Amino acid sequence: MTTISDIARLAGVSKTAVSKVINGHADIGEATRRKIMNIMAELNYRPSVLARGLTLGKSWLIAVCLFPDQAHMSGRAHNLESRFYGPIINSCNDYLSQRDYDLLVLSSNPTTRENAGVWYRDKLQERRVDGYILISHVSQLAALATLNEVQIPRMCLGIKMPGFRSAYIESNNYRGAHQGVQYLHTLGHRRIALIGDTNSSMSGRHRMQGALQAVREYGLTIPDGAITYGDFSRHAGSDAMKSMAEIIRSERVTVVFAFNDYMAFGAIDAAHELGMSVPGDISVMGFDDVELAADFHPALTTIRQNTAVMGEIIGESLIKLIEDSQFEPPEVMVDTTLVIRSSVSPA
Amino acid sequence: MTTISDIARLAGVSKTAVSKVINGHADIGEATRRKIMNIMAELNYRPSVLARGLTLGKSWLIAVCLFPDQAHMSGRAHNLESRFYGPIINSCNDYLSQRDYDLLVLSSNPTTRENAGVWYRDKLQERRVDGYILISHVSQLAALATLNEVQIPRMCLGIKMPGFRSAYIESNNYRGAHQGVQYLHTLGHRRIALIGDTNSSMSGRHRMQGALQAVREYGLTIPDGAITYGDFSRHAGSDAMKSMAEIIRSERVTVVFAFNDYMAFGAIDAAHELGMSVPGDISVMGFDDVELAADFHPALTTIRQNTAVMGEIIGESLIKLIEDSQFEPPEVMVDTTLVIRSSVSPA
DNA sequence: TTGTACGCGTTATCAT
DNA sequence: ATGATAACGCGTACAA
Repeated sequence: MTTISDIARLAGVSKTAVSKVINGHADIGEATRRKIMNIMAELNYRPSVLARGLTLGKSWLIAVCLFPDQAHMSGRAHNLESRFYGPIINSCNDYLSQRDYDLLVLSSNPTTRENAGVWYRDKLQERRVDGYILISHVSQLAALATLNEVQIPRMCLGIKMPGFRSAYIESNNYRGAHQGVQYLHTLGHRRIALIGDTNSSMSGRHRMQGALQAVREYGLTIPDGAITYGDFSRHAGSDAMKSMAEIIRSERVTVVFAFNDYMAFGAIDAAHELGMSVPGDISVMGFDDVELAADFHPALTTIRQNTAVMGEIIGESLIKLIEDSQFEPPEVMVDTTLVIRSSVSPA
Repeated sequence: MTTISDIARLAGVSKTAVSKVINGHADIGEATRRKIMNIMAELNYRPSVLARGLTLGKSWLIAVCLFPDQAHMSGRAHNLESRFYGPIINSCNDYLSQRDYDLLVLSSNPTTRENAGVWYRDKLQERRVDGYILISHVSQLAALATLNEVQIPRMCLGIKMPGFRSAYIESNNYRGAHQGVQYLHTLGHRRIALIGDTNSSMSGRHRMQGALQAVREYGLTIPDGAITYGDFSRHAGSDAMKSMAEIIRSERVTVVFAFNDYMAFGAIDAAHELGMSVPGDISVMGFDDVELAADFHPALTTIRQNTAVMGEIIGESLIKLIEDSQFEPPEVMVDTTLVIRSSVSPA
């Protein structure tokens, strides 16, 4: 593998001269500059990130730390396959690669899973990672404490964890749910049912608060028993729907608002099984806008989390945190978007 | 950040002694060994991978190079979100992390997309990546040629590209499709329809060959016009089904075998739209076993690609290629599994 | 422009 | 048998 010394020797100059050309310093003659450039191009020379990182104390590495909550794996696996985190990480990577940072995927393996916190901490340290994305859940706060021992900027997703240069980003779940209910009201729905989050996740709570607030504002009615809870999985949505079927009929509920798409899918499954058509007999609204939502039958009306925007903001914020010590770790709220499709019809 | 010199100083020994302890060399006294160990533990010391990589000429980095074929993005996006590659990469990462390798996600950004080959080559070189997974498509062979300029072991997925220590892995698509038709025959189906791949991907062709071979072996009939092609997207499956609807009815076809799950979903959509029940009026079989297959209504009978196994084999092979120069780059065929659910019933 | 020291480990080589 | 000294890997930065 070609090194900077090779280039220097072939060009008949010092390593310093080559280094200056590489880094675009001005104090180098045009003639030597061109000569060096040519030789580098000819040999396809690429400076070693390891070596330059060693002196500069940087790795140009951003890690993704996926820290699953075993109990809640069902609806949203915390790995690259996740329908929610996958798109975010992707768009973040697109941004980062434009800024010459690369993405390292840290996913604690089965054997290290017990003390994954330690494993992640060590990895971050060993690799001199410049910043990381922490994807986890409130229930993991204790297990993650060790991460605070290493002082690296981070963006938290799904868990707001205080610490060194620790930023946080989430969708405006409150507003999103509020917006959803408002839309239902606009369509003339007056009696609604909700499917919330069994596990008291931050996002689940905010969606509930936003929805309930809108229900009050617009004077809607939620009959007794028309709020059920699920674990964000499709089955849970189906179960929830079945358990509310009787109330929906007797109380003339016209729409079910599930707090994520998968539970909405499940609710629709159940409706069909129960001989109800969607949205003919009952409308169903989701939350997230996962890929499948558009392809579902009926296509799901839902509240979109803008994953592309989130990914970009994450990348941008991380780089600012890394490169500008004055930059304060932000707490970002990303607006959601109402996506009107066909699972909700006028009341 | 603590360095090896810090440890050495605090322990009152030389860097060499510390290094020997880190690497478990035998020529070190038990007393000093323990002393050094204690200090390292106390300070939470982790040797820099950059520094050790610099001397050892290793990075313990495996890259994933996602090289999309613009034309075929529809059914199978070549990124982490892919329903097919995502699980493979995940399981591979699980294996690699046990062997102390980490996964670097290289996804050429929009601006570098034109000459992505060069971008990837440079990244691999700069980071001194130890090995990589190349995910692409035959149509990209020319664009990827530059990758061969860098001599790093690789595993190819979706594209068989000769080169330095270049291995290849795929599902046994031929056998899988054969197996599928055999199963249909077992259930008494005699007149069948196929939905193949418009783009002549390797896997698509093998599936077609395997299916046709089995059709001959078991003496089944494919009526004229009962083979259509799609681009592996759901819509294509739907279109294919609609275009064959007439023939299916008139020729008493009892089952449609789509060469991927998404087209199977689309075919089922169309069947429903056309007032046919699945599997009552027509059976539908898929290929891949993506996550959704189990949750679909009706749950999809399909041929599973064993992504978990593939990921592990990829990791294992890469490490062997890296660490043992005698190891010959293998061409692996991974067997598929027939997954019987409810979209196919006896004829 | 160049020489030189430095960043952080590893590995001969050598001394006890 | 143990452990120290010194050179090295590949770039960058500072003084000259």
